Formats: sequence, C-alpha cells, structure tokens
Amino acid sequence: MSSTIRVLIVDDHPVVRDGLRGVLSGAPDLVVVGEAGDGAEALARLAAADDPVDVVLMDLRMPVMGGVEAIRELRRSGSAPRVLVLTTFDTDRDVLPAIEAGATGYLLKDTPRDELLRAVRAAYRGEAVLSPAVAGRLMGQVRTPTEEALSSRELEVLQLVAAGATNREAARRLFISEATIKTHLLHIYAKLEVRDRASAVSAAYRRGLLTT
Amino acid sequence: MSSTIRVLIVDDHPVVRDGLRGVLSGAPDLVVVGEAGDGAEALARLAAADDPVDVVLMDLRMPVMGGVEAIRELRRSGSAPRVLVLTTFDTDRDVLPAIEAGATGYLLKDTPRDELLRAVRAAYRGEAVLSPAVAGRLMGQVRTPTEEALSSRELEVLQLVAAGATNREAARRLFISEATIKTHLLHIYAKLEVRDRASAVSAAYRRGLLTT
DNA sequence: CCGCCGGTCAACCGATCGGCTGATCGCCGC
DNA sequence: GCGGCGATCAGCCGATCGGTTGACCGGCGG
Repeated sequence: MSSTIRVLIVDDHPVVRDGLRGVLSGAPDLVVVGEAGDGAEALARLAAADDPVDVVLMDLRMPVMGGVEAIRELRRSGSAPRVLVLTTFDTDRDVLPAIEAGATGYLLKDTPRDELLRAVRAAYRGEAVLSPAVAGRLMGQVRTPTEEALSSRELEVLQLVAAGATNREAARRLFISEATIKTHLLHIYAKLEVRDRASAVSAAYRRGLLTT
Repeated sequence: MSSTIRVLIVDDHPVVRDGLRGVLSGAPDLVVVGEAGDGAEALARLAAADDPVDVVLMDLRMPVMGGVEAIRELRRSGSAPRVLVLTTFDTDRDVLPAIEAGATGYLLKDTPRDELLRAVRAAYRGEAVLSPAVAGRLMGQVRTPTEEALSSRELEVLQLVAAGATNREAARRLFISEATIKTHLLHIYAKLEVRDRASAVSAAYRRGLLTT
C-alpha cells in the first residue's frame, strides 16, 4: 500500500542506528530503507532516484559532512524528503542552523520511543515537531530578535581573542587596524552583555558560539 | 551454561538502550537482564541480589544520578559487576573521574558493533578496554603528570574571572588580597600554557574545567 | 627535620585594555 | 534616495592587567 513511510537513518553511531532501526521496525507503517554514517553518505543514498525516501532521520554532528550541510544540500538540489533532526544537542548553534537549513522537525535523543514514531509520521505529513527544550530555544529567539547573533567578523575576532591574541595580534592576523579590533570587541561585549574579553569568551562558550 | 554474560544497560536515551539491546542480543553468549535510565535506577536494579549482573554498560551524563556517582556507589558497596562506560564524550572531565571511580573500560558511542561485543566480553574477564581517543587522553595524563589540574582555589578564581570579575572584584569575593588573585592567575596561566585571562577561560572550557 | 607545595601578601613597571567620541564607506531594504 | 547596519579607522584617557621578585605560613611526606 502507498501509506508505508520510507525512512533513511543518518547517524555516525552504529549503536544509535541499530536502536532507531529497532524502534521504527516496530511500527507496521514505517520501513527503514537505508542507513548512512555521515551527511555525504546520506546524500549519495538519496541520489538513488529509483528508491525514494520519505523521511530522513538526521544526526547533526558527524564526521566528513555534518547534518546541517547535508540538509542544505538536499534543499539546494530540490529534493523532496522531509528531514527530522535527531540529536543530543540543543544549543543555539545546533538548533538554529538546522531549522534555517530546512529541517521539518528537531528532536533530542532522549525522546521516548512512541513520541519518536509519532514525530516521523508527523514529519511525513509535513508537520513541525519540536522537542520541548528546542521549542523553548526557538521561543527565546523570537522574543529577543536582535539579541546576541555575533556577525561573522566579530566571531573571528572573538576566536582569536580566545586563542590568546592581543588586540594588536588580532589586528595583524585579520589585516585590519587595532582600532577596528577594539570596535568589534565593544560590539561583542554589548551583544553578550559582558564588560571584558575573558567573560566574553565564557559567554560565547556557554551559548555555543565557540566550539569546545 | 555458566558462560552466559549477564548485562545491564544504563542510559537515559531510550533509542540508545534499544540499539545496545539489539547489538547485544545478536551474540549468543550475552544476555541483557535489564535496563535503567539513570544511575539511581541502575543501583536499585543491581541491589536485587537474586538476579546477578556481570557487566554494566554505563552512560555517564544522565539526569538524577550520573554514571560516575553510580560507579562510585557500586564500588563503595563492594559489588561485583564490571562497569563498561559507553558515552559520547571524551573530555578529561568525563574520562578521568570515571576511570578513577573504577570503570573497567571506557568506550565512545561511535564504537563499531563487533568491537562493542568484544569489549563486553573483555570487561567480563576484567580486562581494560579503551577507545583509541580515550587511550590517548590517558597517555597524555601519564606523560605530563604535573600538568593542568588546577587547585580548587585556582578554579574558584578562574570561575570568577570567567564571570567577568576584575582582579579586585575577585579578591573581594574570596576575601583575599588582589595580589593573591594575581598570583593564582599566574599559576593558572602556567598550568594552562596561556598568557592572559581570556585564553585561560578558553583553555579551561576546552579541557572541561569550566562547565558549559 | 627539612623541603616542597598551596595559599597568602607586597611593590613596582610597562603593556594592554575598556570606554568614549566621531568619522568614512559600501550594501541592503524600504 | 534615505536610513540603517556592518566594517573600517583615529585619538585620548584612566583603569586594569601581566610579569617579576621576594616574602611568610601551614601542612604533608620523605
């Protein structure tokens, strides 16, 4: 019958893939048509036009090619499958890019089995499904639209500062003036609501702007 | 037969529990005798003396009671089962306490299925099994014995600095002199191999000394 | 018993930072 | 076409930091 939902599992952990396969295979209306260990494998699998996929269960942090890039590629190529993100992390740095890239839903891995099954069916219908923690983050974004969100240039500066660069060194490395570095830093302080570089670095780590 | 290894799965993610159950059930010499969603549940299950467990597959970061405390409790109560840590994280902050607490092995969740099975059997025999990344961290510890390991006082200072305190503020908060703060910071810089507070904060986050 | 280590404190110096004001330029959207 | 924003740059100031040297004390272990 045409009501069978065809699912592709993308996760770099074999154990997790097995777990998902097990959970999904318990539902008569779902069938796992493939697995992939990273974004590139997933794209390759999805390119096989003779074997369509309805819903992609996608991890985010993977080697070779992460989930966000994979989703972006999918959208760019105009492919059809819904993408349901399933990951451990609920930081802004993970959630926002994934949703911007075009994920249909975003679940955390502590989601109970039955909720996961419902989410796959909902994603198949094009409905948005979010874990409560993720929903909260999104609301926070909407409520404070202009907050945080460092510009890419500011992030470069902050990375150098976190690496121990003085203003002078950062300026040299970015081929700009020391005054500009100072300006960027002032903006960064304002956005992160701090007053010095040390706490700016700390705030950035907490918000997932800097990678651990 | 007595050669059947009895395994308890402890992980807060239902999907992961399913995956592990699936992998283990594929081996004729292994049997999953229970599951738990956090350390407290695991201890309760292990307290049932009429139903022994040989190997515990233990996640670390869990709600209610984490894996490290659970392992420590187990050892304190003189219980027998081997504990094989199976987690996503390989930072010093996770690895070292777990091994100190008495874990028999430490695997990351990207471990292939067959290696996981071999590891369970090895743990049952009391052999140490480490994922390559974890082994590397341990070696690093041994090679540089005096490295890092901030004293508790130094950590207090660093936390304040990360929160945006100036030396003067930190001094006031800890009821000590500003000069002492400076001395602590110099020691911190030496241990973390940096030259300013911003990069000290960064290094601390990367090593898991400061919590995200 | 003596040495080492962690914690405490002091004084001094140059280097750097944070705060402020003000300015130019290019791009995007209304 | 105007306004806003990001990025660029300048100069000035006081405050703070980083580096150094030297010192005292208490506990722990050889």
